[in-house]
Amino acid sequence: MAENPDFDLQDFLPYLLNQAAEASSLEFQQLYKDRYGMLRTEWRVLFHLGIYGRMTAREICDRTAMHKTKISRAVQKLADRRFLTRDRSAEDRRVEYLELTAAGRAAYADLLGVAAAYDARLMAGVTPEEDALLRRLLRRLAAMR
Amino acid sequence: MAENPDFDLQDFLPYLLNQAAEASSLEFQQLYKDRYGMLRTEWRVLFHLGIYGRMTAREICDRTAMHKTKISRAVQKLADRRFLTRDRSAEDRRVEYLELTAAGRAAYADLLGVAAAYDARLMAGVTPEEDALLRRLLRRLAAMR
DNA sequence: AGGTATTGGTTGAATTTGTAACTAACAAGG
DNA sequence: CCTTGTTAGTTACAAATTCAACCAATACCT
Repeated sequence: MAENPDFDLQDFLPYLLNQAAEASSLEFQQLYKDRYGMLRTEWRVLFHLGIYGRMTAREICDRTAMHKTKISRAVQKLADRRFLTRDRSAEDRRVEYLELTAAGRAAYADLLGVAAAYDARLMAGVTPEEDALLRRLLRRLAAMR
Repeated sequence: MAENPDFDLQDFLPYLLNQAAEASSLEFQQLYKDRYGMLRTEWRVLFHLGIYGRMTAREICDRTAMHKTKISRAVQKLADRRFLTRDRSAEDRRVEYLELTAAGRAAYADLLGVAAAYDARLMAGVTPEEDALLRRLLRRLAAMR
């Protein structure tokens, strides 16, 4: 039935990466959606603030390569739910420092464990060397933009 | 500044996979968007039909794990542009066989070369063994859904 | 045969995302 | 100061995606 057995779509990297990313993201998403009703973008902002501490929307933007409108909206929602506070800088009144509240930190701490466990589960049965290589290559691909 | 140096978000698999997938997909998308004004979903349908030959929307749905509405709309657009024909089955009048037209096959053939070249470029400088391992692990992750 | 469930596929409304234009604050040059 | 340019962040509008309901054809069950 295959008209072109030379090229396997299942092996084409952009496609394959998308399949893998979708599969893991959707499954993982379920975990934080169920607990906190969060969206992917919100989860990302939460984790950025949780891991790296107080920072501005622009910094998150640079690190994640997400569009600034997405971040703006995620920040709004997280602020509405009292997961973070916005603190306008005195030196430069355009910038706003974002910081997790106690509730935000609690959610982050909870989800941190969930994330680590999920990650470990994904790589169960893979040798540490293979695991390291996978992440190295993925980082390389991610940096190619 | 890091509050939690233990957990590196850049190394968290679902996140990392998304970054890599986004980076490569966006770049590659440019190539078929420029030439044929296609969307990601349309490109996928085109390639499925190009590689595997005549099949139904449901079969594409099963293979890609895309939502059926997405496929339905992509098929519509491709049909509008005369890239494929819809052929209702005589045995079961619910199903419709999709098949590329000459124009569709031409576009596919063109993009096939582009895709192969792009894939090779992504993996330039990676050893064949590493390349094979990467794809094997990605397939495993993609199959986890 | 007749009722109910299932399947292939489409459609419409609600969410979400992307694009572009915008405000407000600062910076630099004259 | 005053124009011009840039930057942080928001908002409005368009495009895309998701979700639910839907139609029509078939399968299943009694």
